[in-house]
Amino acid sequence: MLKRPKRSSQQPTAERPSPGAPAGLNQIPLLQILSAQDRQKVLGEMTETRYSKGDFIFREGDPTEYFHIVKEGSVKCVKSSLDGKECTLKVLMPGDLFCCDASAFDGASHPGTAQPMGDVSVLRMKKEAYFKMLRANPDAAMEVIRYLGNRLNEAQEKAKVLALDRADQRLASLLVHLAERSGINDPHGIRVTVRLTRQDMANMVGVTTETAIRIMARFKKDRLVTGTAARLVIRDLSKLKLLAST
Amino acid sequence: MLKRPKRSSQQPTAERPSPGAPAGLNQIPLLQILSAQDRQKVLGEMTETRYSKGDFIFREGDPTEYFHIVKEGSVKCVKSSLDGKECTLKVLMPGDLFCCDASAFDGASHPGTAQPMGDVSVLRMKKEAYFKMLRANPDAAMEVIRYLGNRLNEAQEKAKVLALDRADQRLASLLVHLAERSGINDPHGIRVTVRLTRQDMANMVGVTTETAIRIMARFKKDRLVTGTAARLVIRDLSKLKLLAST
DNA sequence: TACAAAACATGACAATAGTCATGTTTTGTT
DNA sequence: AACAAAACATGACTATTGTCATGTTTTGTA
Repeated sequence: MLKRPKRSSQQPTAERPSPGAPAGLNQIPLLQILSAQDRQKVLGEMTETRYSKGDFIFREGDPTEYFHIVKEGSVKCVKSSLDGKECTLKVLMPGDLFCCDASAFDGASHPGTAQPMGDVSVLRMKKEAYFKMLRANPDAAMEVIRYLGNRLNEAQEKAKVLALDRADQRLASLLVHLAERSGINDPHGIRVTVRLTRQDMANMVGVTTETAIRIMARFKKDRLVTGTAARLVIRDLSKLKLLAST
Repeated sequence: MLKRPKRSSQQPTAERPSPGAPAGLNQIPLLQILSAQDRQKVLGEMTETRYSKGDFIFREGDPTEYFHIVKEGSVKCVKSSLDGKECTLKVLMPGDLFCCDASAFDGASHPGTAQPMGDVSVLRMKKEAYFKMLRANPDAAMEVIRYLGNRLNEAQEKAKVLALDRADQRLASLLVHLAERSGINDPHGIRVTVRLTRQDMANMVGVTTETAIRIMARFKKDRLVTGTAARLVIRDLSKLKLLAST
């Protein structure tokens, strides 16, 4: 599932290297699609910014000026209600686009907040330049359409789970997704590389932290998972899948 | 909010008229964007099909061969769980696109079912022709990107409501949306033109039919709404908005 | 108009998940 | 290593929603 591009052993420390073809950029499908010279041009219009835990990339309500791509690390998209409850809509990984969406078209503002989960690096581009690039590159536009379509399907699948499933089923769904999207092999099963506390998980599936803790404890007792945020391992993916789709 | 195009009093009975510029098509932004001759060409590649209640436009799991546009009537997008529970993800109205999404790209199948709510008319186009059209028309591609972005925002907002709100708040949200998207003025408030039973509403907000009935009864007692499916009228939109965003 | 089917309604009870309170363990600093 | 902060854990109780059962009203159609 995970393709890992071969890479020389040099470290990806480049802060913003001479805008050539630095490491890490080949994880971004949208850029791969462009011709070498268009890619060069686009990279010239993009700025790389680093964030760490506690920062905000943007907040709900901020004006939408930029188009973004995750280069390194994970970013969470969050919405909050007036009484302080939060829900995490999506965890973006390297290569994910954000604000490619329509809120960026008219003068609208961001419908949610984007927060780094740990150290991240994000590429940004003025939305005017982004639109211009899309108009000039039908392949890039098609890629964005494909990407947005996938995101839409994903969001609708998530809505279905929230609408129909019990808390334990939702958590099982989440774990299955995590295993597929950010899992690596581990002697005891599949290790989830994104670091998520029980509270994070709770916010992702629309339950309280206590409920997430209780259910995860049950999963642990039933040998479906082990460990917590720092080292979460899925031990029985098929049973989780079964529970998720019951 | 609703623009109603002037139209001569002739009835829109045309089954598939000589592919000129028949009535109704000017409600479809995507087609309006094309040049007259491109539009002509696209219309030549599209087929109009009529469906009525009980039909399926396509079912979850069917292969994705076509791109669709709603021309007349309302279409609901539904997903079901294995144990027969259903959830309605979205009600499509004239001008709405569907299957413009990525499931149509690779060989994937439809992630949900599309069912007419009453008599509808749908335009269809082979997806190859659709992709070709998008490649040739940057404006059309941008419109699809804008449209998909809006759909994504909408789906995420829906997920948030499902994750954080109580049943009465979800129903209030639904009623507010209905008033905005399909409401017309009425002596007693805003009449919702889409015909929705309590069961339909329940499926749209992820609660049981009984819960929807009880809450709607409470709303009626509190003079927030009157009537049922055939003639649902929102009497106090601001109170509903307040409840939805509490 | 008559009649069946669908929609609406309501009560009693059960299951699920939330709330609040308190305590332990883990983690990440100085 | 020491410490504070965060994360994890668990019990007792409550609120919300689901389930099942039964009955009435509305709607569509022969």
